[in-house]
Amino acid sequence: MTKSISRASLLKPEFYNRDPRRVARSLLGKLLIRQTPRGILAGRIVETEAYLGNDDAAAHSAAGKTARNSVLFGPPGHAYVYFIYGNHYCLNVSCLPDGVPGGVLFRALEPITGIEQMAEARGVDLPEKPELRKLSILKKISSGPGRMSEALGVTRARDNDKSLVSARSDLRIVDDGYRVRRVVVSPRIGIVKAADHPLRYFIAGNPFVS
DNA sequence: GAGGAGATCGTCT
DNA sequence: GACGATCTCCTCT
Repeated sequence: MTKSISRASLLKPEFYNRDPRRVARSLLGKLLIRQTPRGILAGRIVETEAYLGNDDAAAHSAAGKTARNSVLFGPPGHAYVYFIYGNHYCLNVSCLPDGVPGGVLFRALEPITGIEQMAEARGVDLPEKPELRKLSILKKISSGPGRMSEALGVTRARDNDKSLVSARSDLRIVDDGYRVRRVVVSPRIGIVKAADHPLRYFIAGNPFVS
């Protein structure tokens, strides 16, 4: 059974203060929540990727600390947002203790609450009757790193370095009791360096995986 | 349904 | 000045 969003428990800093591989796997099935003036947006996390920091050529932190990636070197449980390909924002969460780089990239969400508002933000034409909302349409809302960021209104100016572990934050991650049956591990997507490492995690059989 | 190319700009060299 | 943890549109099958 799953609890309602209002009674779900907020993930604490200790949750993120671990190896990014364990955090990436544990985040599957949790709810990513955005509080907006018009209401709550929420999606279930169905796909993540781990970025290890020092010994990971594909990680932004591999070349050392810069103004851009400094959040990855900070305390766990903070949002790292970067802009890519001139069009898209990607959302990550910092892992490991303050001073040690590492993070997890959110790659796909299953829309749960505020579906209409998220579709609007994405420019997706959503049928009014829920029974007419095909999977192929719903997948356009948040199936992919750039898509889910746009659906939730995530930008670098607004969300970079924001705490995801504060009850007052408008962006946070909660556990509503949902249990993941099986997790699949595969190589990461869209990268060249260290592309063969199996650091991508997703919920087996979930149709919202990108 | 699959495959290819263009869009577009912040960040680092 | 080059490139990137992507998405969309267009064409072809």
